[in-house]
Amino acid sequence: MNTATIIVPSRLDLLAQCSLFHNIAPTILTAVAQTSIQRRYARGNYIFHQSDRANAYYVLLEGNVRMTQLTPEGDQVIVHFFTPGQGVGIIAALGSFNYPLSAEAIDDCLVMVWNRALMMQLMEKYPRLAINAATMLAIRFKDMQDRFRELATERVERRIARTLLRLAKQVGEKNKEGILINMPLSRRDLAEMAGTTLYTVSRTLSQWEKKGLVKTGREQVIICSPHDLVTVAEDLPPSK
Amino acid sequence: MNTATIIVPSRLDLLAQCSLFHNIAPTILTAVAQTSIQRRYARGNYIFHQSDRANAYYVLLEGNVRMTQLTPEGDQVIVHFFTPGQGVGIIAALGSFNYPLSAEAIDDCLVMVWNRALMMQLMEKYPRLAINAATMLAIRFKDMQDRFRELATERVERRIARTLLRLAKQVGEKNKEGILINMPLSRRDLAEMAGTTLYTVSRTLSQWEKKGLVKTGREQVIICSPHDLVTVAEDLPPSK
DNA sequence: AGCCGTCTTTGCGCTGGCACAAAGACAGAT
DNA sequence: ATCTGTCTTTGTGCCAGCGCAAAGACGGCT
Repeated sequence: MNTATIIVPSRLDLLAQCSLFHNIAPTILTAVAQTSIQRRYARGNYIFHQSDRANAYYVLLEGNVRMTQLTPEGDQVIVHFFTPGQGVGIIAALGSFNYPLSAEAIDDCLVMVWNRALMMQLMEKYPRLAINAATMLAIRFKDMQDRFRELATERVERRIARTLLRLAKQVGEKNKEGILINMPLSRRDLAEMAGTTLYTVSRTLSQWEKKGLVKTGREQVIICSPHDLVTVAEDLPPSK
Repeated sequence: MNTATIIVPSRLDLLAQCSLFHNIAPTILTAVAQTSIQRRYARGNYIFHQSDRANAYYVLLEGNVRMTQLTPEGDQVIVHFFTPGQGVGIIAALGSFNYPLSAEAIDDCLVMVWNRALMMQLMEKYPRLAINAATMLAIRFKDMQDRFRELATERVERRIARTLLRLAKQVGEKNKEGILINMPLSRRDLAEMAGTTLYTVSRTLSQWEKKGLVKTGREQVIICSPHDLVTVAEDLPPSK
């Protein structure tokens, strides 16, 4: 597994698009990339597990990753999805604690890996890296804050709508029927993201399907009328 | 207001204790400090308001700051408290958006201020600054994640207990009666932090007071039996 | 002292959405 | 084809906690 990594030019381009490497000179980027290791994870495998010691820093090149957290009582909560170009495990690696959650590959994934201490050195040497990491964090933090407030003040239907819209933005794929959420997504997953139960999600989706807002299938949702869904998510629903 | 700042040695010590300035050489620290401006805010004043353009970076030297967010519907949520030594407004300043929330001085406060662009330059020059900022963010992020999960999965009583314990850790002051939450703290404040209503908070505190867990007053809470409160927050309550 | 505004408590009715149960649907394995 | 496990739907009961209302308590101000 710990094979040396050959960086082909196309891959460098890919790296340059990652938020972590914004505004990094190509020569530096090459140097940084060469200190990394590449790894593949097959669908369903874990990149790391909750409460593992956080000593690596990942950048996702291909595939999608789902972050889940298990509560002491055994409830699972889905905290985040990562799409290519994003940094995984930054938080724990920076704070140098154990991973507070697990990272699961929901597709076949390709990641670049840096040792924690090494990444620290790199950041000391190339401040831009540290600034970019902080910026990515800042954005995710704001996102989390919004979700928190949402959970505290909005009712379930609206939260589910927002969750769907957020997912659509992240992994939505337009086709003739509408926007397909392009990943296996069970009712339970949705429930855990929106902070409710799978029962309520199921009922809500059924209702929406009757109204033509969405089409649902096994582990699949297609948003047929994004506009109406936004209405549910934002405004007072237009009565009726 | 924009008067040049004289850094007296004792203040430098204070700065060195801030998370942002961990592991920064004293000479650099002095240089960095000299680029800042100091400002005072009287109790009740705002350091910045939600949706102001984020162009400054604050470090809190004295006093406490409360971060609140107003939802479109007008509900207020309290997101965070800052105590001396912490950086305020980092997130927005890094992400370069508008402040997503308001920062209110709940005591008389003394802060150091850097212009956003200036702080960026400093971070480029002294990577440790950027790393520290990222680390602080990472810690706060984790905290927020925990609160999110808590809100999604725990019942109200437990959330209130945790909120109190968190506050106790931040601004708790031991005295003969127990741990005093050393800041004006209304039922409504608590409710907004725990994600519930002031009614429920009031009832819950009354119950606890009957059991001798806490003593409450107008805008004041004293935790008499921290141990029992932890029990409420963590375990299944010991029946009865 | 008296007034006023805010904070707090408590009662009461109501409902959103949770919990459990049971049945159907679909996918993958053998 | 059949079995098995997971995913989904839907019905039903029920209660935690919200929302309103009304009254008391406290602090600050003039």
